[in-house]
Amino acid sequence: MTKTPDDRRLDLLQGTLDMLILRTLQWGPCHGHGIGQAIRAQSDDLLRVETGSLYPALHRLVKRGWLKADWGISEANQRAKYYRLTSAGKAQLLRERDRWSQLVHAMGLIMNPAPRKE
Amino acid sequence: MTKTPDDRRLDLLQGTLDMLILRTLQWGPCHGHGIGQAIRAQSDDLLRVETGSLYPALHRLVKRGWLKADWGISEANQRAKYYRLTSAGKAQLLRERDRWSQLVHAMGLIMNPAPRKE
DNA sequence: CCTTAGACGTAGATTGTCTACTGCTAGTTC
DNA sequence: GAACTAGCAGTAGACAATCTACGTCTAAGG
Repeated sequence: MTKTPDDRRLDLLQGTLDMLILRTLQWGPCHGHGIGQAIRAQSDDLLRVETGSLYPALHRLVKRGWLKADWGISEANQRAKYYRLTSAGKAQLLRERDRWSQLVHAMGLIMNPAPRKE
Repeated sequence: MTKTPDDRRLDLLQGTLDMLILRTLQWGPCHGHGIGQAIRAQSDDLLRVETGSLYPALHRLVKRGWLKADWGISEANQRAKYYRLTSAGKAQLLRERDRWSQLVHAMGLIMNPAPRKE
């Protein structure tokens, strides 16, 4: 049985999923299921995106124009909806990436303040 | 007038405020207003906590036992509720700090994947 | 007296994620 | 051919944290 240990798993912070999806699609077009797996694999199994978060997020991103979707056939010979970045999506990814690093920086200032020079 | 430019300002990610508050109180007891100012100052004005987020968060933290509050008098001679970390709060801060760095790490794996060794 | 700043607070909207389902198809195994 | 598993898409509803936009009271300074 060896039930997968959920201990290591991290919940996402609200607002980061869109960036992860956009980033994943930078590797190339992919269907929803594959995106979820890619995020999990790339993150060393730390990040798992539930389908109940993933699909609404994908629809959201399409609606905002960051992604385009087309039906196709997956490697496993199943019907699948392939998503790809639009140019607006690429721009959005840059913004989100920037915001994320700013946020990490700002957090760092508080969590690990620079030692006062004497 | 020189309206404060809000451009640089970052919205918080949901789930990080508690950590910021706990961390700020590691410097010593402080009242709500002061905590908000400290976060803003320490973060180089990047992070601003609105009072509508701050006070509910403080009450939440007290309810969960991470903080204790006592009324006192501020430096400006105003009545003020001073918060301080409980030992449970200190433990919680460690957990949140750990979770945060894990999350940053996991995000990094996706946003900046390690170059495949040849 | 009036204004500004310090201090505490609530109400309601919004947003995004989670849990927990459903449904359908292809391939494998018995 | 029946049953099962894995791949793939999706929705409904709960929930939690933040935001905007208010309101109230007090002290200090002009």
